[in-house]
Parts: sequence; C-alpha cells; structure tokens
Amino acid sequence: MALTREQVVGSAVGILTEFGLADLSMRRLARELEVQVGALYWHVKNKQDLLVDVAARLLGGIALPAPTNTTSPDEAAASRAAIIEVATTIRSALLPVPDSAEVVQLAQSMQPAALLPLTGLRDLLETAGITPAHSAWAQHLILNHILGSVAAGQEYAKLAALAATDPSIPGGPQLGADAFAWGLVVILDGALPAREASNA
Amino acid sequence: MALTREQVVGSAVGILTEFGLADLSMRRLARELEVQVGALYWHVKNKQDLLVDVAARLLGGIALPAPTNTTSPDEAAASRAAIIEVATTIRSALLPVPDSAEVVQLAQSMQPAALLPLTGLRDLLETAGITPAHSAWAQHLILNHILGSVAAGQEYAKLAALAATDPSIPGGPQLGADAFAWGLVVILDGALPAREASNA
DNA sequence: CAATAAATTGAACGGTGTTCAACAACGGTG
DNA sequence: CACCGTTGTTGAACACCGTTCAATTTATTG
Repeated sequence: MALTREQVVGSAVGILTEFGLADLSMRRLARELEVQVGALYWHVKNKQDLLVDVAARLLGGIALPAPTNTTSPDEAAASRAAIIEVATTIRSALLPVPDSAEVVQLAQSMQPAALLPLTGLRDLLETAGITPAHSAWAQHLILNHILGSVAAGQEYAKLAALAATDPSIPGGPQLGADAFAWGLVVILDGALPAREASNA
Repeated sequence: MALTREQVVGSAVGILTEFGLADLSMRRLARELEVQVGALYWHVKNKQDLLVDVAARLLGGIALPAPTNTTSPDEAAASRAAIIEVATTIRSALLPVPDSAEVVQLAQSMQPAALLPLTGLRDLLETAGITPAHSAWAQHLILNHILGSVAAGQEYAKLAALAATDPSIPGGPQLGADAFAWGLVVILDGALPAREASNA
C-alpha cells in the first residue's frame, strides 16, 4: 500500500509529541515510516509545508461553539465564557506537545487560513461585542497569550526535567494555568465593552 | 589585534539585521570576520549563547525611566504612560531587525536575567499599581504582545517585499502600530485598577 | 630571551533539507 | 493478456549546518 500524506503528517505529529521539534527531521520521519527520504517529498512540498499540516492537526480536534448572529446582552455574556473555554481548550491541547507553540506560530504566519479554530475565535469575539475593526487584533492578542503561555509552560517542564538529574538548576516559578486564566480575563475586561462604556 | 566577543556579537547583529536569522550561521559569521569557524568558539560557548547576547544588545539601548517607591495616584498614572512608552520603544527597536522576536524569545527562555529592560518593565507595572503577585504575569503578557506584534509586522513586510512587481503600497509598519497600541491599552485597562474600582 | 597563557587554524565528524534521474508498482485501455 | 502512462519509491548526491580538537601561531609576562 502506498504512503499517504495523512500518514506522513500523523507520524510527524507522533515524533513531535514524543521527542520534540529537534528530533523531527525528514530522515527520522522517513525511518519511522520505513521509507527513503525522497519518498516524503512526493507527498509534501517541503518541511514547512509539512509543519503547517502538523499545526493544523494539533488544532484540528478542537470543538467550536456555533456562533450566533443576534447580539443581546445574554449572548455577549455567553460568548465571553465561550471564548475563555475555547482559549483554555487550545492551550490544553498544545501544552503536552513539545515545541507546539513554535510550530503553530510558524503555521499561522505562513498560512493563517489553515488554523480554523482561530477564525472561530474571532467570530466569538464579535458576538461578544467587539467591533469587527478590533476583533482581528483581539484574536491576535489572545493567540499570542496562548502561545506564550504554552511556550513558558514547556520551558518550565524542560527545566524541571533537567533539574531532576542536576539539582544545581534553580527552576523558576511556574507560569501555570492560573497565570493564563488571569491574562485571559485581563484581555477580555480590557477589550470587551463594559456595561456603561460610552465611546466605541 | 585579537578578536573580541563584542566584535563577534556586533557582527552577528549586523548579519541578522541585514539578512535575517537564516543567514546567521557560524560559518557566515566567521567569513564576515575574516576568521576560521573554530575561532568563534573560543569567544562563545555555542550559537545559543551568542544569540542571547545578540538579543541583549538589541534591547540594550533602551532607556528605562527610574522607578519610584512611593505609590501615589499621580505616580501610578505616570507609570502607566511610562509602560506604554517603554513597550512602544522596545517594539520600535525590534521591528527593523528581521527575526528579532524569535531571537528575543529564545534568549528570554534561556536567560531571563539577560534582558534588563524587561525587568524594568515589571518594576514600572508595580509602581503603576499592580500587585507583585501579578506583575510577572502582566510583564509576560505585554512581552508576548510586543513579540507577536513584531513578528506579524515583519511577516507583513516580507510579503510586501515579495510583491515587488506591484507598485501598489510601500508604507506598511504604520498599520501594525494601531493594533499594537490598542492591545497595550487593552492590557493596561484590564490589569490596572480602574479609576473607580473600589477593591484593591 | 624563555616560558606561559591567549587565540587561531585546519580539518574532520555527524548531522540537516532538498533535488533528481532511474526504477518499480499500479490502473485502465485496446 | 500486453501495453502504457500515471503514481510512487529508491539511492545517491549536493551544499550546507553546529561543534570539536590537536596542532600551531601570537601575545604577554617573568
């Protein structure tokens, strides 16, 4: 049976999850699939192209609440909660995959359309009351917060794992879920129109 | 005259600024300095070590307002303005240097102490009224916003330069400045105690 | 001047992404 | 069945990369 692009991407996700981005080389990937390197380049244009698909698969399994068109106060409040839930879900999905923040950032800069859950986030922001002119900015703000939090969490995990063998390494304070939630609330409080906000 | 670490770092900054991170290899750096590759490793432990210094130099020329200890309402307001100014200055310093966001992020994860302006930012946040428990989180939030904005702006510049066949629009960075300022205000509005807030 | 320390060389090691002619397997058609 | 074009794979090569290290030069100090 011939190799599939899905198999290539799946194997890449596996190596990334288990060993990190440094070990995700085309040769390593080929060895994993019991194939020569050149065969991969029939299914994939280049490594960046592959990583875009890897990022898309990392974010692919995230469920998005269906957006509503009417903007009532109740809808806005519900959307606010949905935003927090989606952002937290994305963070949780990326956290166990080493270097996932790097991969997602690369994919997002190369093919923004490939990351569907993020455009859904933007829809949620608009139903929550943000003007369309600002929703894209807010989406980027939240995404940067997510990726920063993921990267920091993985860096902490790496140092903690390294400190297990070498006790000389201090290991800074964990920037964990509480810091992430705090930042999310800060962004939403600052970006969403308060009850009596006068200016647009 | 013998080579200096400062010369090595300076040349690295030059290559990064002019050609980007992809072209900043140890061999390229050695050629630039008219030296063999091995010589670099007498002045620098490895490439990451070098990049930390590169990031430090990129942020090194940023002036920091002297923090004050007393926390009066006027001081808080002044600090708020100072935060915006420092953040904007950092962004402006990084924007013209390709891949600078990547380099700073790497340096910050490897040696947080090497990036002095950022700790100064944290001091400003505390004098602006943020509790010490939250100031580190807010600092990360702002830094992620800065680096995200820089990366996005450079990606846009790259695409604009790639569309050289079209004499359409040359001015690009201005567009990102609005989004950056907006995000900064959002973060500060959400993180700093509002004017009418009753609880501390 | 001699001896010691500071730098630099030149070459190698094992890796990387990417390309490409040649070759094998397959599906459909005459 | 035999042919053929498409699809897929091989094996080898190209041009790089970061890093190490014995040998060697250069500079400084006693």
